[in-house]
Amino acid sequence: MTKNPSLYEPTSRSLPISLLRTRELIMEVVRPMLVRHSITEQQWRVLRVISEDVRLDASTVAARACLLAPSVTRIVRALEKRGFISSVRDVSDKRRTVLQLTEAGDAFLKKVSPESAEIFAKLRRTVGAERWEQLTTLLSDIRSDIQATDTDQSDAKP
Amino acid sequence: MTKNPSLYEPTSRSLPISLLRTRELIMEVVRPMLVRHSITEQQWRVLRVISEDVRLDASTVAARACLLAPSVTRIVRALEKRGFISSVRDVSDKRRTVLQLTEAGDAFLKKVSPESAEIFAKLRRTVGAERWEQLTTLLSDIRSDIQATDTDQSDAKP
DNA sequence: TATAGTTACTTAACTTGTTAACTAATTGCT
DNA sequence: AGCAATTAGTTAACAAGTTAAGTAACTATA
Repeated sequence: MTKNPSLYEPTSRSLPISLLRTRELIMEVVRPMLVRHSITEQQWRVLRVISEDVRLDASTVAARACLLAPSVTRIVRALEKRGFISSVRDVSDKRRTVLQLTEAGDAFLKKVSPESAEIFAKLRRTVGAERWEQLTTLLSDIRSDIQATDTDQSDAKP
Repeated sequence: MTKNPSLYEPTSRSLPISLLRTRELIMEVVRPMLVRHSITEQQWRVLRVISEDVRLDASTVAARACLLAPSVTRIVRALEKRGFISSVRDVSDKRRTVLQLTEAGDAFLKKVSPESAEIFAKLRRTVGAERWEQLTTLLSDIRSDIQATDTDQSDAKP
């Protein structure tokens, strides 16, 4: 009906919406690259996360790639079929699945790397290197703050 | 296989991943509120976007809520069924659907408003008001930069 | 003023994400 | 040691997003 501007911030200043719109704008530039290499956004995130550590269990990958466990199950199967990762049952905890990048997975990341670098270098230029860094740092700091208070609260009860 | 740290930034400094993780962390706090009021994230975004203007066509809503047209079709139907919005064919351009917030939709936003305000006030406190503002402004500025160069490129050809 | 091209939206088929229930393994408690 | 409680992961049923094709309406041009 009639708008009521005082109840909520404008959506352009709502952090959840603003984070989403900014990400979407960046992904519009990145997505064609992923399509060219026949990999989905989610699969790409999983590859990137796995490549950061020598071995990682599926739950950790899920958390870091912002995915739910059932999605990871499917994505792991797809990446395994493509030969990019290996998933092996953990010997010390047989519930866990240990995920690792294969040689082929590493080669794939290497192959895509120059394209990716170019896209992000260009984005970085248009935004300005200083602001780009500023945003990266801000986001990381803010996550730390939120996570710190989150864990405080859950421990503060008993 | 063996990790190769020089090819890509750490995922914690990759902007697409970082934006996603930060949003996810915030939504973990916000989601219970949306569940309590039986509204999905996407429906909530559409309501918020529509409430900003007196009348808006579906395409504009899709762009601003980061949704695709077919999703908007379904979401609009759901919100219409719930009585929160009205969708009417535009008289001057009969392809367009004009979306408007109804009295009930406005009342719903009013009802949820205090809860929402409290959640975000708390988040803002934990992050720090200054940094919160800084992030909001940075995101908005960066979007402007990217959009400016995007439109430049498409116009720069003929 | 026809008509080719574009735009706005919808529908349908498919692919993904989500929730809940399940199995298996491990931990904590007594 | 034994058993309830928790954790990791999978599976299955459902909901939502995605792509492509289709319809209707508008625009530009010849």
